[in-house]
Amino acid sequence: MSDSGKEITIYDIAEKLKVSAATVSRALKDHPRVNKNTKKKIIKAAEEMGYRSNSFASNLRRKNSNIIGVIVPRLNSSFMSDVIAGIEKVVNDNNYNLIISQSLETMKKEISNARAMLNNRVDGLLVSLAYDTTSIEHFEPFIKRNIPVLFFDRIFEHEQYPQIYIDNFKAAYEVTKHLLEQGCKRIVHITGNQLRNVYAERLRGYKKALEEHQIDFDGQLVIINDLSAKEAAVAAETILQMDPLPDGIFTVNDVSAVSCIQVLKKAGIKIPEQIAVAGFNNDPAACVIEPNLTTVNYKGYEMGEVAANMLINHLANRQDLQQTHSLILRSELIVRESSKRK
Amino acid sequence: MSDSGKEITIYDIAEKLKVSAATVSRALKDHPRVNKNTKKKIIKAAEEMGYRSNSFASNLRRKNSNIIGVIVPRLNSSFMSDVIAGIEKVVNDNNYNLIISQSLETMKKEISNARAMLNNRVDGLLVSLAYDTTSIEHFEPFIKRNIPVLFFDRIFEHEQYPQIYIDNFKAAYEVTKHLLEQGCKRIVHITGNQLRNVYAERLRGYKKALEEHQIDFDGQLVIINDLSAKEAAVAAETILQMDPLPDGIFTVNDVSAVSCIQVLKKAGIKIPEQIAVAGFNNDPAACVIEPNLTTVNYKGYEMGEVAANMLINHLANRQDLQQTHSLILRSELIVRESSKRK
DNA sequence: TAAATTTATGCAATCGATTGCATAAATTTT
DNA sequence: AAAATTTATGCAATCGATTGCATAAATTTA
Repeated sequence: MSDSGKEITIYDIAEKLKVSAATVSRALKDHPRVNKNTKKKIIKAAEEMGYRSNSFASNLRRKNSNIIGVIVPRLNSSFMSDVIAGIEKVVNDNNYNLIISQSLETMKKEISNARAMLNNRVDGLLVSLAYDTTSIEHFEPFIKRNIPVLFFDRIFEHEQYPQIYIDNFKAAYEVTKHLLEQGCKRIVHITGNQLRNVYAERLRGYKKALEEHQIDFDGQLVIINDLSAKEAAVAAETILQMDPLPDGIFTVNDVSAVSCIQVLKKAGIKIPEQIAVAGFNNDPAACVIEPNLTTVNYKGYEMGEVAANMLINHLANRQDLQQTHSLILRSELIVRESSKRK
Repeated sequence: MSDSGKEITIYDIAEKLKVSAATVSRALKDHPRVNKNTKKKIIKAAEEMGYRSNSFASNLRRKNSNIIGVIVPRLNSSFMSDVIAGIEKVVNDNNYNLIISQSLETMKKEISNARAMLNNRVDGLLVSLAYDTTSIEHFEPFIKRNIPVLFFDRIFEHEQYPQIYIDNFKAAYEVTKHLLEQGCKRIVHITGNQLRNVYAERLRGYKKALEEHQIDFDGQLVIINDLSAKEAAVAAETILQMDPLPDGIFTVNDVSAVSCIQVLKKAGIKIPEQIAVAGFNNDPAACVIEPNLTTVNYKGYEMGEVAANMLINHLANRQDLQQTHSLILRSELIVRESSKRK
């Protein structure tokens, strides 16, 4: 009680109860080949003595860790924190533990995070790629060791890696189509690094919709930045200088859309009458900005749950990951005031 | 390469290089008592053979894990995801790993999370308490084992546990004082479980400001709920029924304030003319809602960094946690349109 | 009651890295 | 050249839980 140095082990319990450590070990994990009374006594003693199993010893011996690793670009975005919350829920319910690290959008850090995950012998890895990741070599050691790596949202098309995402092409197509149907002719598209599937696909969808409406694609109308509020404000200033002014804006995240709307409104532009705006993600702010933001709903929490479930089912041999190589989640266009022109 | 079953160990390297495992172990951690050339050879071989250190074996032997545990109520709030991001940054920079779990606001889950953290032999624990946690017995095993537990934000006043928070009393006092100075006489206070210091202290601050302005405290004006947007909307409806209508609202989080404003605006109430509103946290939405929300800025990212730094410095014996038992971070009132009546 | 079966327990090796102590080899000092 | 010192390496125990195999004890079957 007063002492802090001594950790209770199964040997201590064994000694006290005059049984072997093997029996203690079995009793504590409810092995059938242990007498009920013995079991009861052991569990009681363990409780009383304040025994806590040492996962290192256990993991070392069993050669698995019950740890799921997660590498994401950033933890503090509305979407990503929802994803993480969903993952944590599932992981915890299944008696796994969660190790989390963020790449801060750089490949360099992503690589070092991956190394750490390997050292920690994660049983499986969930990854959403950094902004500038150009290759996924750093995940090969996992494959080599048969440790499943699952990409979500920001994926990398590759046979070996199962993936979960939404149909970004279709979602962006629908957003753009909607804007066109509202009468927009010149739609600015604000997007991110085209290395990332999510942004490349959305640009494809944007183009496709234009094409179908016989509108020529104009590269001048595509703005690529880091998708921060700050850069979006800069983009909005650029937009204000355009002549003629565009009549629609489609940004690939809500943070940018909100930031744009604020700048445009301040400049006296009427949304949606002069410029209709649509975002992506359905962040909480989408329902706060005035006019409320048209966006794509795309629930992070669910994506997290699904990703974690897939991984854990696979680890428990309940499901083969190769069978379901790609899982595409539902997303939906939510039309709000920022784009409704009637 | 084709095989996945064999993990390289220091013994494999030792055998290949005809040295002992001890030498390999020392070489890999750059122990001075190893010949430079030997060291170089070993490191090279390790690299080539794809050696990855097994942290379980290492942790088991060294009796520390280099893991920091975090238990928070929820991961997906703007504030908490900022905190976690700050923690992750510091933890990662110091070559520690991060295990995260969420109590989902229940003491029951918090207890089970704490047990898991103990099994995982975290070197230190960062905790923000659940909504309904009434005792902190479940953290005693850590203290007994000399594992530092540090509370942040939602703390529990106790000698053994260092804590980091903001001066909630003062912040709330200032918010309330500001509202009073804008001419408010009847200020509704929407808050959470009074078990939690953050909410109890803010209520104290609210009362103090009233007292100083010779306004009697009216229990009818204090609404306690779970601080969700939904409950805030319900609260707003209640407020609309009040007769006379209050002329100010001070909520302990921005989510509630924003939700209230939306309901009140829809009911035709003019903000801030009829009812001035102030929140707490400075969520992104605070600058999006119209009118912009007066609130308390209180940066999560910084709190996360500071908490993690304190813990790690203590673990590295660079700092004694008992010395700095309480650390109070700066917060500031940000006055915006939602409360400015001139 | 002996034989066969079932149930309960223990032995001892194993997982992979670390480290105190001993010793061998190389270098310096006398 | 012998003695003393420094440098480099190895031996072997250790961390704590797990588990295949063996064996003892209890129970059932013949």
